[in-house]
Amino acid sequence: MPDPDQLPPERDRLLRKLTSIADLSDADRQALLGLPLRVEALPADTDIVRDGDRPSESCLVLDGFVCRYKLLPDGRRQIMSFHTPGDIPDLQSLHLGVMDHSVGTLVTTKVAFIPHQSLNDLTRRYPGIAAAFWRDTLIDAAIFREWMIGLGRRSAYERIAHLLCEMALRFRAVGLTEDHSYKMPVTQAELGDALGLSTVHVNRTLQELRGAGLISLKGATVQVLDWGGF
Amino acid sequence: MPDPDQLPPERDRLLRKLTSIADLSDADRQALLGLPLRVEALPADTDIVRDGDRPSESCLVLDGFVCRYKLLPDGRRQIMSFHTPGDIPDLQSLHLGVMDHSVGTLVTTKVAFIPHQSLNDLTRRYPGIAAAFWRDTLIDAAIFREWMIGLGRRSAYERIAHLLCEMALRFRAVGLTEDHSYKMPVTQAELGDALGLSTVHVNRTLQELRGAGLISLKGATVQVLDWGGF
DNA sequence: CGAAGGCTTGATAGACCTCAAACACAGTGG
DNA sequence: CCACTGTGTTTGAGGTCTATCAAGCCTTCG
Repeated sequence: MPDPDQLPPERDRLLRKLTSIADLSDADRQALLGLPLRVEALPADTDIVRDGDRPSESCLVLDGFVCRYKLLPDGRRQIMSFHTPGDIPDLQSLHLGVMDHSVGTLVTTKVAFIPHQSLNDLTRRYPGIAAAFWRDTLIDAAIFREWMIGLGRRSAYERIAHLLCEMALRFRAVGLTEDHSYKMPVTQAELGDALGLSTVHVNRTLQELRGAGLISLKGATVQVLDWGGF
Repeated sequence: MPDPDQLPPERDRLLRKLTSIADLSDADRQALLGLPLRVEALPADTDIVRDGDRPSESCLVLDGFVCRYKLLPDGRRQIMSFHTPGDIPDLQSLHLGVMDHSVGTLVTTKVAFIPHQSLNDLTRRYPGIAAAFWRDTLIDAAIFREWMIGLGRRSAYERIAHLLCEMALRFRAVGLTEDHSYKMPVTQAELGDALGLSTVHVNRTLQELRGAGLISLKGATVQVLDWGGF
């Protein structure tokens, strides 16, 4: 069994992520370690894949912060999800040829590209890995549903509170928090695009949350003060 | 190779659905036909699975119309998806033990329950079936994303127009349309719950669409008159 | 230091919601 | 056969939430 501490970090990410969501056999792990990776560093606000593309590889986030989004013809934008290191945001392109949305970086980000063919071989030979990937897309869909209820049925105030808590939890899971606070890697405009709100309204609601004592904002650093208060 | 015309209809549904989204081998098909089904007829507005349940079987829709939805503590409701015959709306419970939402009927509906154990055996033994199921959840997630952009970034007018078109296409796919019109199986209140709107506003917007000559409504029958006009 | 991007503020407008009541229609029971 | 009931649809009035437009301000960075 491979010792995580001896792995190059780009190998470690995927392994950690998948073992966190499914049981993998030793053979599964070995197979994952053999995957060919092409590592690339990307500046902020760069598209990794675009709506309509037919990629031949999928990208694993190694470091940084990435989102999936869709654009309306007139420029309106909806961000559908955020992704932290270990995620493969466009894994779906393996089975669904054409992208129905774009994937882009929000900050400087390091990604590893994995050829579809290698991934396909893997899933055919290792049912455990196929199951893990399937499970991952099921979790993905569950998060989409959670966002849907926010977009459809929650007020701006509730939506923002929710998202700030979600991000706090996710950053804690990846070890990026420091005494219950974290650096928000997205602008208020991007928050608005994720929550279906205008930038102005995001700003005002953020002030309301601060005023109510639920959060504190120092620069880009967010601290959730009251986890029950909404 | 089994001839679809000789199958009992409840067997046929699933086979048709899966072959429409993936390539299945003859062995795959045979295996699917061996699945144990427990058929049940349900009246309208009945929950099949509830948020928080840990089902031990999944349900295949044979006839009727079903939706997935989530409830907020104060009663606000968001419908996340509609499902036509051939769909397995709670397939996810196979891998994600606890339901994060409910599944309920909108009209009188016939469903078939399939034990998780049988489904698990199948996916372990037939990678083609596992792939088909995975692909199905990927399509599911893509539809969620499409709805998200509606909820987040489209006006009530656009949302309703979009949904009516989507339903027209889906009913045509299942052969339930008659000269470009179909019987809408949902109330205006349910439409509102799916689109994040109030019943009253759905009603007024529907009138607007009719006034603009885009659709016609006779009772529960909807006809899309102008496919480009929005 | 200047420029650029992000944040903040004010004023105004519009989309959408809530409440409340009337209406239409189908199914039920006397 | 006809009131009766229940569910779904329609209308009106008023209010709230959120968007838009247009500045000004603050940081960061070359």
